[in-house]
Amino acid sequence: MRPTTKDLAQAAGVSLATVDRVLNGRPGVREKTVDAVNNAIQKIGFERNQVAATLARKRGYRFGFVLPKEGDEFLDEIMERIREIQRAGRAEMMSVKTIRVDEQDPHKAAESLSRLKTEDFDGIAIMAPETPQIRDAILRMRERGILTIPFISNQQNEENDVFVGIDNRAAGATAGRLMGRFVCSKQGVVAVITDTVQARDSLERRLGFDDVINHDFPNLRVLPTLETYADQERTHRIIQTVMASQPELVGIYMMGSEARVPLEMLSQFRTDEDLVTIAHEKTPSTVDALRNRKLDALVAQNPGHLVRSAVRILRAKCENRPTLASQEKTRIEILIADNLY
Amino acid sequence: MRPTTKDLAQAAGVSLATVDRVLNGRPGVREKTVDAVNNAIQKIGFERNQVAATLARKRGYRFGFVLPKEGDEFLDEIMERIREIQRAGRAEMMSVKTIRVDEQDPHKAAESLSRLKTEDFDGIAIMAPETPQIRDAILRMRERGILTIPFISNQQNEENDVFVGIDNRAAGATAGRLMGRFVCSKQGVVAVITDTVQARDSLERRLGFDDVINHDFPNLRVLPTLETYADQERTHRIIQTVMASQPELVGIYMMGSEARVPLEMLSQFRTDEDLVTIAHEKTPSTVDALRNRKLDALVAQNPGHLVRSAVRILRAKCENRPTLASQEKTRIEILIADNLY
DNA sequence: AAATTTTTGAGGTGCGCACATCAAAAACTT
DNA sequence: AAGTTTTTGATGTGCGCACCTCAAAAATTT
Repeated sequence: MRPTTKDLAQAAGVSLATVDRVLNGRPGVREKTVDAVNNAIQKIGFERNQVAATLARKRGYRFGFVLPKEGDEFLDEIMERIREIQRAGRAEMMSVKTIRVDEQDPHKAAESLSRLKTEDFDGIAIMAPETPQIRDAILRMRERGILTIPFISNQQNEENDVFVGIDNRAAGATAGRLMGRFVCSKQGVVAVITDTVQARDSLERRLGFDDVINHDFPNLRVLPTLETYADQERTHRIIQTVMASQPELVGIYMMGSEARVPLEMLSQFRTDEDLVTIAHEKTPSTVDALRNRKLDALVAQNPGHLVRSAVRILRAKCENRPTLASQEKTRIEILIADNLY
Repeated sequence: MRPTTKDLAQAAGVSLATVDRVLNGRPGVREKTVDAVNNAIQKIGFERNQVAATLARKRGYRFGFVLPKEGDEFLDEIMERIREIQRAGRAEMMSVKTIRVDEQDPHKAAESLSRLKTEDFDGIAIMAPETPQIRDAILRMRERGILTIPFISNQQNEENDVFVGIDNRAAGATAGRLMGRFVCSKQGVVAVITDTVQARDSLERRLGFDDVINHDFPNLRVLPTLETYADQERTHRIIQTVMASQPELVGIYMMGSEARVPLEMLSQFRTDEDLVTIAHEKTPSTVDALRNRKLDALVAQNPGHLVRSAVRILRAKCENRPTLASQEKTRIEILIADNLY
């Protein structure tokens, strides 16, 4: 039989009340006593029964996802996965809420964050761009005692032991190698398109992409990154210009998570079957393009995994448990027409 | 507040005892009453609190994994993931055991299966080759009331609503397309090596591979599948022969899950940097080969995901819950040097 | 209508822990 | 040594459900 708190109390030579105080970090226990209990935990191999603990807590766990108010198809996927986990979470006494913040306006976003109350959430996963205001707001949330973890877009320079999302530099490198190999040894130039290079994600992807191309594919030259600013007109113009002005164009790397508009443009222009196209994230648009051979490969992170991983990590932190590192490392997926599942 | 069984009893106009009988499928309830309870469930949106239910069950859940006695590196990975979940499962009142069966001897294997008792397991995931004896043994297990699901190697012709593992035909197709694109438009032949073509997995992968090559890469010709019978000597001979006799060799597809030995051979022979090599499964050997550029790509299924998915499915079935389809579909991963994580 | 079977109700117990209260004991302070 | 503070113990309650027993009611058979 597994040892219970009762067994632990006996082994430590203390009462159940003291065991409870130690296990749940309540004050008013001498250090000596804390040690005695911890030693007993080691000795008898006690492990808290999380099922019973959760039930006894009554209110279960309440987690939040902070997401941008405006988003692309990838964000839609994320939200769909959150909805899934909301349904599934009910039976396990877990509630998940989303908090939408205006990421265009860092002040407003920071204000939204500052309104989140400790008593309403046991943990929050935050997807927000890296601005001083937001970083500050997150810091203040922590000071108020709210458990937070970065989600998808990392916040630099924090000593984050955890991060839910991919290594964007590696993702860029992956895209770079696929580009190089798919183009084969042909001479030519590669265009890179993204929403904006302001975001750190874009920067890192570009770095990884360039690393690989420069190092392993000297036959290719990468053009400066083209920014669409998520503007349809502008995207149109950019693609038109680059296709007209670069007769040697052999590849296009759509670096942002919003590939829908560039793909639409591309499907109008693309007559040259040899143009290699690579984009990010699995969305209805990109899947469609992959099936129709408008796109050669996709470098993606799995939205469902991201969401579930965030929840598992938050929960583990609440319960003061370690997480399975192997499970929580988000994989960089490569998708082609045949493994779209 | 979430409705409890008490609320449900009231809404259905029956007692708690009857609610219990219906929820847990106990006998001795009129159909009319069952319907009344089910209607009330819909009406008030009742959902069983799994946390409380698990606690009340006392003995938690006991699951088993049936695995071959002898295996390759991929099996080692699987077992490591099972060990992980064993540790993590304790706190959640879940125990996981492995049962090793001699898959070389179908009779012995079938006998091992027949020894598994209903009272020891709430569910079992079975990884075993498709032989009449084993299929029969599984059928008899089901008759005895043991919940079973196929694991990694599918058993054909069963009306399996679930299957934990990848679509091997799609995996072969994925390997095929990578081969075609990596070779570029060069003319040449491709060798295919595997342990044995007896296994259905191998057959299906070959079909998928051929599909893609024949359809999209007419410049390539695929040689008949070479069988190593997991024999080191034989593998050596085979690779030597094919490399000597096929001057036009441009690619090698290692189709089985045991790529270690072929890779060792290859690293001795491979001077031709243009030979494209593709293998299956992420193991220490294949990761190493990928890093050292002995291997160009890997088509893999994630062992951790497989194990956890099996457990989640078994648990959901025990608790009479649906599973998240999006989560349980095993992805066909493509790994190259840059996304090895 | 009586006897039998089937179905339902009432009630209790305990899973392992969180959370709370109050008193007693031990450790300090003056 | 008496008073004050800190630490510990004893004890209770309830989370929502599974599982059990026994009796009562209803449906079915004779």
